[in-house]
Formats: sequence, structure tokens, C-alpha cells
Amino acid sequence: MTDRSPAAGKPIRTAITDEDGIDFAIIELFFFAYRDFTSDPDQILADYGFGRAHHRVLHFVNRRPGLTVAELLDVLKITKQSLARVLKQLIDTDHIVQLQGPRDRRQRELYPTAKGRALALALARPQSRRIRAALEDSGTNERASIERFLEAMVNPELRAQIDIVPAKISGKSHGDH
Amino acid sequence: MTDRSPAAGKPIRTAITDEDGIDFAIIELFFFAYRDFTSDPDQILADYGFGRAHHRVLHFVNRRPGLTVAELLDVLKITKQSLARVLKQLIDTDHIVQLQGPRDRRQRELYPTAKGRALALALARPQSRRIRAALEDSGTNERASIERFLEAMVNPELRAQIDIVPAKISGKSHGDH
DNA sequence: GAATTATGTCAGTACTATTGACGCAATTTC
DNA sequence: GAAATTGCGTCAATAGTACTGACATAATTC
Repeated sequence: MTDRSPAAGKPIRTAITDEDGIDFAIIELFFFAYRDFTSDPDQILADYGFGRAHHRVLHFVNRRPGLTVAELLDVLKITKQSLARVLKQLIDTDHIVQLQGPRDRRQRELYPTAKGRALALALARPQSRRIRAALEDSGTNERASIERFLEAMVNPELRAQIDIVPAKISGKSHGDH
Repeated sequence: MTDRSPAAGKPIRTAITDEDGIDFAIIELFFFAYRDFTSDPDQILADYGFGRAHHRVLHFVNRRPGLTVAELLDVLKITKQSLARVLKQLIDTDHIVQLQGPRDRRQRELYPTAKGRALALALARPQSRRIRAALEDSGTNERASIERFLEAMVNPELRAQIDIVPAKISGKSHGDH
């Protein structure tokens, strides 16, 4: 089984490199960075019997309280059926509540509970710590570059989703409770 | 079903923001960026009946021809059993060949075939195009910032994996590996 | 010869995702 | 007001990726 079967191609012994005109360096860095970026919350989630899908739902419901199921599906780019089980579990465990839409009573507006907010924060905390550490390694003003780059990596037609968030008033100490 | 059950918590109507001391802006950008970054190759892979796991294996076998199964498991951070099916399919479809290790005949060195190399390039091409476009939006010298940031996002103890690659010499003085 | 190592494989399970179909209630359209 | 559409929930069937634990084989090391 170790030998190639008769029809098999010959082994190529040289590594693919950026000379092929392709940016393997960043492709690979992006893979490693995202792998470790998600590993922090994954560990916490395991304690709850939740997975990465629960995290994403929880995140967006906290970021855009009151969004409807349809809007959530659109942001996550998954199907209704994929969302169903995950959302049900989050509701059953009292992390998220549904309210009937005020304008359209068919809609279900999704809101986090205090419990759901706390979990969202707990999951984001190690990720934020990792980001802060990475930015400290870089120069301070490079933060803007990183944000621009990441935003430019998103499909243009979907970039609107990013800016839905209320407004991330940077310097401000805020008060809208 | 629309009302919360008696014991349910009250809905929180305000969005989580960066004021909570957490960098939601970049957390979310990273999610969107990676989602779209992987969507390009996913479409191509579907034509072959392959998934993202096949892509990762193919990528690393092309990047480090001759790596052993154990090394591959270590880079991917998955289990032997998870790799088994994917690797078998790639071998059966003549994208990858195994050679008996020269020093240690128990080992299987993995190499891409011409077919495997071609597919790896085809998968990387749209990703590289996306990266190039994103970098064009930014300044040229910001490339180094991006690389530094992504590298700093990786767990320090795993950062060694990144530099295993032969040498990604650009203009970079990056000297010491 | 015995222990260890590298790999492959088996069985069972879990999570996330898919497509397609159907039902119900609310809204919109005519 | 009846009909069509929309938003949501749910059912059934399936797939891809991952896990743990166990066991077999061959090669290497002690």
C-alpha cells in the first residue's frame, strides 16, 4: 500500500511557493490565526455542551438585539434548518428570548437575556485579549490597517452587514441604558 | 411559543459594544473575513466532492512535500481518524502519493502529484486574488503589518509551524529562521 | 526477544450543515 | 372577504468533519 498504484502520478518534491504568483504566506497565516482565534471560545463552549454555531448566534443576537430570524440567517449564511436546533437550545437554556415583532407579528425578534449577555462576553473575552496582545506587538496605529484589511477581505456586497451595528463610538463613555 | 416561559430572563435591548472593554469590531471582522475567504475554494471543492478538510491536507502537502502523517496531524490539529478518510480519498483520486520513508520505513511521506499540485493552485488562486485586492485598498507597506498581526494571533508555542516552509523570501530581512 | 513507534483501520458518536417538504399564522394583494 | 405571499417552525433524510477508544501490523529501538 505504500507504493503508488500503477496509474498514479509521480511525486512532486518541491514545495509550492509564492513564486507561483500566489500569496501562500498570508493564506497560511490566515488559517493558523483563525484556528487559534476560535480555539479559546471553543473550550468554554464545550462546558455548556455548545458548539461554534451557538457562539455565532449568541454573538449576533447580542450585537443586534431585536434582529429577526430571517436577518440572522442572512448574516450567518446558513439555512433555517441549521439554525433551528441551535437557536432552540439557546432559548431553552434561557440565553435568548423571542418577542413577537411589534410591526409584524409573524416575526420573532431575538434578544439576549442577562445570562446570554454574560456568556457572550465570556466567550469574547479571550478573543479580545488575543487581539489586544497581537496589536501590542504591532504598532498602535496599525490597528486601522488591520481593520481596513479585514473589511476589504469581505465580499463587497456583504460589507453592509458589518456596519449594521449601532455605532462603535470609540472614545465615548456612553449611556443608552 | 412567542412569549417567554415563566422562568425566562428579561430581554436586553441594548447592543453589546466595545465599551464592555472587548474588541467586538475586530472579532466580527475576523469572522466575516474568514467566512468569505473560505467561500471561494469551497465552491471549487464542491465540484470534486471534496470539502474544506481536503483543501487543508492538499495545501500542506504542497507546502511541505514529504511530510509524514504524524507531522500533518500535528499541523492540522486533528485526530488520525479524522484525517484517514480525507487522505484516503486524495490518494485514491491521485492527488497525493505516499512514499515509504527513506530513514524509517514505517513512515509514509506525502507528496502531491501534478494533479494535486494543480488543484492546490486552483484553490489558492481566488484566495490570493482576494488578498491582493484587499492589500491594494491598503497601502503597500501595510502588508508587513498584516503579516505581523496574523502571526501574533497564532499561539506562540505553535508559531514554529508557520516558518517550517522552505523560505518565503521576499524583500524581507526577516533574517533568522 | 520485548517494548516502542508510525500507521491504518474498526466501531460508535456528536455537531454542523445541507435540501426538500409541509403546516400555521399573519400580512398583503386583489 | 378570499387568495396569495411571507415569516417561522418542524419533519425527514443525508453529508462532512470531527471526536474517543480500541486493536492490528510492521519497523525500529533497546
